[in-house]
Amino acid sequence: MDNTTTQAPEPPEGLSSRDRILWAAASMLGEGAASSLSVRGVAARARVSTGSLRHHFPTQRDLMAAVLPLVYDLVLPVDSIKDSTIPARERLIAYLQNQIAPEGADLDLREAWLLAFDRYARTVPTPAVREEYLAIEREMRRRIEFALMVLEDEGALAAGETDGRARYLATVLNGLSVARAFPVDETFLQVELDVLGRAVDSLLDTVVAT
Amino acid sequence: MDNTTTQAPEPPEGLSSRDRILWAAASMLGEGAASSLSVRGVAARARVSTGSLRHHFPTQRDLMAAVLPLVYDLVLPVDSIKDSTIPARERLIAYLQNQIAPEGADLDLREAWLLAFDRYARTVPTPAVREEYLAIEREMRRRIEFALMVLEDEGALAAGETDGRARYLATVLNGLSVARAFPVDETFLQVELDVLGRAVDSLLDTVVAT
DNA sequence: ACCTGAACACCGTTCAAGT
DNA sequence: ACCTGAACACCGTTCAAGT
Repeated sequence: MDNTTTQAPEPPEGLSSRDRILWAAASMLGEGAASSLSVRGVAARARVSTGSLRHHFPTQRDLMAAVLPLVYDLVLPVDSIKDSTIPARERLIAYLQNQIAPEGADLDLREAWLLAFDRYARTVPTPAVREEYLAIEREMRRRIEFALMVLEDEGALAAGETDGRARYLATVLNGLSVARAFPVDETFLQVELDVLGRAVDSLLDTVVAT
Repeated sequence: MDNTTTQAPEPPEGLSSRDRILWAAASMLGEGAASSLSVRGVAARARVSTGSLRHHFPTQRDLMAAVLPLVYDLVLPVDSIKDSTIPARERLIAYLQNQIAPEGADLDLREAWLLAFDRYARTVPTPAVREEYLAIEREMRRRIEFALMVLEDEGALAAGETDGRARYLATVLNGLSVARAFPVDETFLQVELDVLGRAVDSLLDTVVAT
């Protein structure tokens, strides 16, 4: 392929090398599927050498780990479930996505799942450890139930079956979360939003059906 | 890396080039972790040239698409979805449940997830290993899509969006499957069926809404 | 510390040339 | 039709060398 003369956007002035790299990577991710994040591609757009890129981000995974939160924060509002200026559907989607990958904590989901496996699944857990895990699971459901009840109080969601609904959403979140610990293709951001949308719609549709 | 003298197994006698290639690819997949499917690696084990490999399988994706069904069908039959004596809803639920935990194979989901993590998520995957994982994911979606299309042909399911629906169901299955690797409470079987039921209903309801 | 760019060991794909 | 193997255009990572 001949990429020599494809006019690449220039990085904003006054940015550090590191920030130019992040800017370049983020802008390339934003352009979607076609352009994946290659070392040379990002380095060229950032106007730095591959060596400089590697100095700041020792592996491509490190680069992705630094860029993804930036991209997500652009796309997903921080808003709590109570911000009723946002339509219930979008609000619940954003809230659930935030449950998958909390913004503040810079935790790597891969890392998190590995730790969880080592602690709760690698060996037969003692009753105490088992309880600990079930408690964490309950807490996750509790957070989902909280969101559902806020929407119920608003009248955006038909009442009832909170427990079943929360368990259902928790399963979907679990599926999305564990998928992120594994390799993803270029479309995973859209896919994730589509899946969350379907899950949320399957609850909200009940309102219409009433 | 020095692979020159690692004694590779020889292909069975009397196989065509194409079948030697499939045999080589399947045996390398079976060996798991260390050896991923590279053009040169498969060609060498099959005792053919890269050009011959490309003649039979124009892309690596084509090769994976040909090999994976062979490997999976050893363990996981796909026919149960066609048994139209069972109502579509229950049939799809059973089919999906069987995708989570195949009956014949006595595979432990905890074990399976641990292996998957070690292979695809514990360390930074090479691009080849990454491709391998994505191909396995595609094969799982292909099996779900197959079931959806059977039901569409029957008229039990409104046509359309097969890809999105399959990705959605795959996420739910992923969530249920990974949950089984962790401690479960006493109600998990009912919860699992309820979750599957909700997922399936969210698709079948579309028929009613038409 | 930050940066450069060549070099290394891989990829998947293409293709002229053989049988 | 089937097959060969070189060549092409990539990849991510390493590293001696500069500032």
